[in-house]
Amino acid sequence: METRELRYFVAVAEELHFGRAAQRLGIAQPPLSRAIHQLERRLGVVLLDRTSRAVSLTAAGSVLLREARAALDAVEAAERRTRRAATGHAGLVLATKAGASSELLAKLLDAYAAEPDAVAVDLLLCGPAEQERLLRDGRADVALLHRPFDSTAGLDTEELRTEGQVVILPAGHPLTARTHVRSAEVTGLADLPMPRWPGRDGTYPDGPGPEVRSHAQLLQLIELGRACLIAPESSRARLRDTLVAVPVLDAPTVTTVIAWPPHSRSRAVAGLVRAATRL
Amino acid sequence: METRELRYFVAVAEELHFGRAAQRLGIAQPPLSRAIHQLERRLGVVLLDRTSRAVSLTAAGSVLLREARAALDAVEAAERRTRRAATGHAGLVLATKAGASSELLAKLLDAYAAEPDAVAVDLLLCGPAEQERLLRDGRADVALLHRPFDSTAGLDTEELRTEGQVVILPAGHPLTARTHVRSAEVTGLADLPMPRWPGRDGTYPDGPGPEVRSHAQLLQLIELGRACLIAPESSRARLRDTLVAVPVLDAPTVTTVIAWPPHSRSRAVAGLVRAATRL
DNA sequence: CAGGATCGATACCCGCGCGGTATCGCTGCC
DNA sequence: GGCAGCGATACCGCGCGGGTATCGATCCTG
Repeated sequence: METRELRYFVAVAEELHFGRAAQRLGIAQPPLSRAIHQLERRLGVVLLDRTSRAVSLTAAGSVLLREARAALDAVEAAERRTRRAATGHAGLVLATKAGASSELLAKLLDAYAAEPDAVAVDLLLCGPAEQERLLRDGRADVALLHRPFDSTAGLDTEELRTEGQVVILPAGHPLTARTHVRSAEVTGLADLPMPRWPGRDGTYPDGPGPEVRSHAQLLQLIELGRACLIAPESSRARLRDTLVAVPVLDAPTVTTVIAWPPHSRSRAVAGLVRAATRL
Repeated sequence: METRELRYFVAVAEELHFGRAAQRLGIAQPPLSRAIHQLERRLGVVLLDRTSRAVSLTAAGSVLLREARAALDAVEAAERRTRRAATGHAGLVLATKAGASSELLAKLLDAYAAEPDAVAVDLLLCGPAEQERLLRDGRADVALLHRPFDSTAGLDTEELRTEGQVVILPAGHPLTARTHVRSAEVTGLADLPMPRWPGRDGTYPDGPGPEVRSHAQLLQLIELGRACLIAPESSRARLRDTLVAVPVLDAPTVTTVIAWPPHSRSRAVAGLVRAATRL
């Protein structure tokens, strides 16, 4: 199978529409139809059920969609990492969620910078659940993840810290008088619904909470008394006095891990991980 | 980058010889030269240093070799898993080292077979250090590995059992009178050298021990007093009375893990892992 | 030191396959 | 029933991948 065929299939499988997929790929529709047919013929497998009105994935097609995405990521990663290796750009790219673990991150960067063979570390701030993809497609060399929110499947990891969670409320809210709360007391608040983040496709799930795109936006919403947030307790450090954090007893413990793609033989990654584990 | 280009590059990078690589690929040498040049031009990266007498990898070339292998494995896995998904062959393929963990394996298969939604499990016996590749390129769905010998990088795992190691000696050998030994006493034996296994390329490392290809062959060599073996203590169960096992106190502990490729959403794999963890 | 052997690069040609346009055939809808 | 939407099919042209022949550089050999 050629990557061209995989790219074509992924486009059709995602659009479920040959015309739109062809447009997205920048080719005409007939060659796309033919390419998919050829792919099916070569595999000996029907990937799509098509009537003249609708296209849908078969079970085998769903499998190929998932696998093809992974394979294309791997090819992309090969390209990117080769280019980076060539330009002699020895620097590391560290992916981290925007506005998370800043003091841990600072300590890590300081500790690593003190190592004898340290190289430059570029930071790549990204949205939630995006880091795994950055590592897999080669845009990042190493990332800070937070279990159980981020999946670490297929990555090598080292645990850095575990902590409880707090709920962040606007100052003056009745619950701020409490020394601790339970998660059910918070998620059910009608006056302070949990905000909704966009999914990978950019759309928002249904629900009562406000739609947010950034951390700053979210904090402002909390100050305005329109939302609340459950977050790791280390986020207290960055709170202004208009916001109050109250421990949530039964919220899942958050583990911050440093993660990197398997088989990454890079000395630089190894050094950064070593610095991290010594924190 | 197309997989064709990656295959071509891997062939050249492995052979370090355009002629042989072309032969291996079943094409003539000139198109291969051209393809590699094109790849370098498109990447904007020099991958190979070539004089008219010798070919060698640049730093970027080594990176691409490693990454390209991973990417090609992923493409191959996509193809295989899609084919398997299509034939409705719901069975699982379990990879395990030939002649290892047989009683654990038997218990696992029994426990899984008792599950309500169990599917057929095919066994794929393979040589040491081969399982990871089988999982990554889609020939196997799940494997039994032994840490620290097998690398679990890039795989999801669940620990099943930890055990010490024993040295397997021919009956009558002086050391068989001991209740335990230290590893230095065994690895230094001039009369019973450790056997040598072939590497991934089929060649044997240098050393004093006999060359072996199979477990049966090895056991016979031990019976004949020509070799000894350090193995997990569970291998005692299969020994004939011509062989004696003596615990090795300072040998590393062996952990048997069940491993599967990340993102494997298969219900069957999940069921097998669940059965394994309940053992 | 000359001649040959080896090996990658280059030149040139051919044919397949990818992509394009035009059109068909089916289906659901007003 | 006519129309609109959409995938499949037919057909064409050209670019590119692959082939052979040959060059040019380098090392070995007598």
